[in-house]
Amino acid sequence: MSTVIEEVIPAADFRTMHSTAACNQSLQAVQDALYVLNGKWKLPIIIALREGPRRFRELQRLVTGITAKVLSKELKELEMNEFAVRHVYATTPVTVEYELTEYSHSLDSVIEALRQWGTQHRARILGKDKLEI
Amino acid sequence: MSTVIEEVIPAADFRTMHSTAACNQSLQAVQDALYVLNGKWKLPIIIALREGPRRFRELQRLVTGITAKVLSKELKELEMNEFAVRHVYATTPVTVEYELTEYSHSLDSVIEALRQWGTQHRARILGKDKLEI
DNA sequence: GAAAGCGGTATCCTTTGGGATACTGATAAC
DNA sequence: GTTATCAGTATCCCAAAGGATACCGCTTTC
Repeated sequence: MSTVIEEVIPAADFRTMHSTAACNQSLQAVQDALYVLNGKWKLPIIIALREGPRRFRELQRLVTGITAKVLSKELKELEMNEFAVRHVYATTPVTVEYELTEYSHSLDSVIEALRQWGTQHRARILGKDKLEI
Repeated sequence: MSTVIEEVIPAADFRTMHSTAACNQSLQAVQDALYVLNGKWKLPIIIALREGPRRFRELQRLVTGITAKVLSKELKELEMNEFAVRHVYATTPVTVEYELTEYSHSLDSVIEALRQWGTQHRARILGKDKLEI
């Protein structure tokens, strides 16, 4: 992510871009995006948090199958990317809450595109499965 | 991917969906989509193929750094997902060409969303870097 | 006083993705 | 006759991701 961008090219439709530099730059952007959503748990956690702030153990129950260790690691990464904030309340014992940030909603269009494509792709595959029996 | 979908729910805006079943279904769709784009090489290969059909060795030269083993594996996966087709021509020695399918273009909107988000995210991070010096 | 819940951390282990290298049999180029 | 190219495959190896389990100090509930 700290790579220098040598040549800045105005935004253009992906389909029409074929210069090497433009392609590389697009590729880099797409890979940046995939990188932050990568792994088995980022999306499940983000989606669980969409309904409101959650405490650590609450999240672990909502995101079925995740271990405390992994949840902890993922939450740190979400914090680093500024998708979530961690609130500590001085109760005894302390209460810790995780909440999505405003910035996390910049992902909405990405997630929506993924959702739409994934939905039709699944339908397509299920359709083929039927024909293949 | 062969999981049965129990409850079918009409498409709805991602932000407004909060029933458990709807969320799970969305999550599944998003994960399906991420799954097919996953790994270090899927996108570089797809992007290389956008400019036209390529032979195996040609691809290996275009996608810098990929080994034959990995390229071979990735191409098989692209074929399985019907993003690419493999054409074998009976020359001596045989000529093998890989070509994107029509269906691969259904990914365009996904890739475009990822590209746009990735671009602004990178700009955001580079901006922060400056402030932090 | 024992058990369970809180928010994690530490340690060990397995699985997966991917890199490095070597090799194939046929053909074309030097 | 040697070398390079084609489209891969086979084998070995390494690092990262993630699962399993145990544990921490603290507090509430039974």
